[in-house]
Amino acid sequence: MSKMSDKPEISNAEFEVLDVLWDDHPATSNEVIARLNDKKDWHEKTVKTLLGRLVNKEVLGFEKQQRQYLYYPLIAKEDYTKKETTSFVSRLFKGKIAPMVAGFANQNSLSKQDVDELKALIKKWEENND
Amino acid sequence: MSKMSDKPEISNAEFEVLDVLWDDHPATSNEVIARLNDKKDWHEKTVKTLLGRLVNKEVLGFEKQQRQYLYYPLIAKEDYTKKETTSFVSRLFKGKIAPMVAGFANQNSLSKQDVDELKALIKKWEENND
DNA sequence: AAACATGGACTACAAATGTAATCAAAATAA
DNA sequence: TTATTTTGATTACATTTGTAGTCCATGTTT
Repeated sequence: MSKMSDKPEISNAEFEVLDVLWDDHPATSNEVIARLNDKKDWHEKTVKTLLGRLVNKEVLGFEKQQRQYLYYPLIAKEDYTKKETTSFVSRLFKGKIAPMVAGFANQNSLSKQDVDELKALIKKWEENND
Repeated sequence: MSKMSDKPEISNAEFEVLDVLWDDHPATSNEVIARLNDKKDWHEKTVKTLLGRLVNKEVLGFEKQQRQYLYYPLIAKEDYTKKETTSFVSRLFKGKIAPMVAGFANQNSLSKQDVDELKALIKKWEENND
């Protein structure tokens, strides 16, 4: 009886670390620390703690490279974002995507490119559901 | 020097409580507890703690009704969802809405109504940006 | 009036989180 | 080889969160 699918539950700080690894991996802790330095003002030790926690949560894996580790994500960003999006939309918008887009558009400005991309999506949908 | 805009930071459990008040308010703690009973299996005391925390965070206000309080939201759901959406999209999708919709559509199924609503949004956008 | 019930305030407490510091083993420098 | 540095592992600690329990003042029942 494996415990199957122990929902990771990634914290905000952990997410930042995971995100730089999604950008490019594998990477040593120092590479991660260096890349995070641009956006975050975190102590080296803090980043290492977060790396360790992510390994514990089985969100990251690693290979030993001599004495250092080369970390890499165990879950795909696509999968993660899809799940998060679904739960976000269901919590805040009763699962309806349009109101969420409406709210977003109303708060930010939609670029022509955004609109074009949305139209392309719709077109594709309509082709599949004629 | 007022500390201006102390980002509320509403937890998940707190959100559930706030949400029933957005649905209908003002309401006494007992009404909130009763309405939450449908979805959540929380002890009365738990809900009261959450109400108190939300008052502390200045997310809820109240008026004394004899000995009970009548709680009501101090922030609009619209405002909250817009902010959350913006930050969600920027964290997970570099601020681009289309990829988020694409991921959603790919994970869930878009209904004809969803698509119609999206088309309406786009039409409106195009009218304003001919 | 006396006893009891009720509602918010305060207290409790473990787990998660943000944010590091310390320790020990291994690699490197002197 | 011995001292020093580096790296992950372990430990630390305040705050937030989930989840209630206890206290006290006020309202209600007998």
